[in-house]
Amino acid sequence: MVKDKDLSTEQKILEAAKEVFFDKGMHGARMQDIADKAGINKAMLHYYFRSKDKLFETIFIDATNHLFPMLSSILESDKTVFEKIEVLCSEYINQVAKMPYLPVFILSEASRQQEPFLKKLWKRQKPPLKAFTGMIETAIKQKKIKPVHPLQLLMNILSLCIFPFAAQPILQHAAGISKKDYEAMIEERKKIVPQLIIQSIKK
Amino acid sequence: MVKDKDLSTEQKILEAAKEVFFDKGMHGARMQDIADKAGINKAMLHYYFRSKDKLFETIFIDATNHLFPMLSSILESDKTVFEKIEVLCSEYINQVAKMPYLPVFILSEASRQQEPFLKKLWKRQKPPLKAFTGMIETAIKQKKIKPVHPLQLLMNILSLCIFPFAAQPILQHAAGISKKDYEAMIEERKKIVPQLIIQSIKK
DNA sequence: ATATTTGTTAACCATTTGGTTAAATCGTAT
DNA sequence: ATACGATTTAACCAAATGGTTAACAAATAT
Repeated sequence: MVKDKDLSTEQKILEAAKEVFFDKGMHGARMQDIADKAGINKAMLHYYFRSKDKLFETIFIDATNHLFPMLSSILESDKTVFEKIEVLCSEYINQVAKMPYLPVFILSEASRQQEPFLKKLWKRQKPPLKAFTGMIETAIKQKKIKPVHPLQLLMNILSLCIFPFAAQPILQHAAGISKKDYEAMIEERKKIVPQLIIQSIKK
Repeated sequence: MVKDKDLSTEQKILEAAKEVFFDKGMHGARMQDIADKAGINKAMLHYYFRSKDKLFETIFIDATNHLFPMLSSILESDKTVFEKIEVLCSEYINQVAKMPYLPVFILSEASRQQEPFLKKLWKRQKPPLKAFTGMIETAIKQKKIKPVHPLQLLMNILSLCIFPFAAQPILQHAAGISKKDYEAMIEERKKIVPQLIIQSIKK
């Protein structure tokens, strides 16, 4: 009665599913493709995960799980606002760089499925939005930074951190540069973005 | 032999197709849905436009057509770098605001179809990228602005202008604000973004 | 009026897709 | 060996989808 099932098949499915889902999106992904990529029979997908939806949810939750807690822990740390923002930006870019397909995926699913997807997205944990706006508002009151609209600031940070990943295929193609070079540019942005943001709120 | 065909049916198809394509994406869109929304028989879609691909291309080209020429004309105008950037940002936001579904759509299709889509995308006209980087490099040589990586600067501009539209469903939901309020924020960004960008390159 | 082109429809088709099933195979405890 | 549960497979199914066809209606030309 040991539950120590051999993970290899289940694991193969999960990895194949991750690739296909993030590449083709929830709708574009084909169960057959996942099965092929995992080197197993299509029926196995339904044996281990009841349906396409369930499989998708498993994949997605796993990929997203780390992000919010990381952001929260940074916001709750005992650093200055500037230090927090610096770490926030660079670490956010860092994490997304590990799964560069996620931004486009989330943006398009959220835009397509709206409510149902967003409900899934925040089900487990909400983004530490209050923590962020709170931090900014406090810093403004303490006159440590210029008075800015916290949401606009957040929008700036997210835009500068996330968009380059979402637009990678287009920009790389338009600028005619290699994947390596593009990744180097993103690496550089771990410094550029915090500078830009901090400069915009520094008194 | 007058080519003055009654546009009503064709027009109905185009408008329905635009809605459905931009809402569901190229793959998610169903020909039947387009036909229903247009209030005509499905076969008419193939009568007027040979295939789903052709119909899609028509829609897409029409939606994109204005953008690049507008950017080019701004870049070629005889304003200062700062003025150009200011107009560039605000006008870009302005244009995208008229079709807020476009960013997610382009990002996801480019990420999904890669080559085929990008080929279609630049077929008619290439983005005035050289004009932009040229302008920046010149300004740097003339010591009018700080030395910056032109592509990084462009990435910043595009991020700040486009991302808020792509992330609207998520951010609006997360921040718990109304569509009206969100649109007001974007309106405000026509000033915020140029300020932020110009501040980052001003000596 | 009548022929001919243009526009429109319902029914149909081949293919694809997520999902099911029943039989087979494998591991293992008895 | 053999029984038994977990795992795996091939064949199958119903629904959906892009696309076609043939017949029908409306407009236009002769």
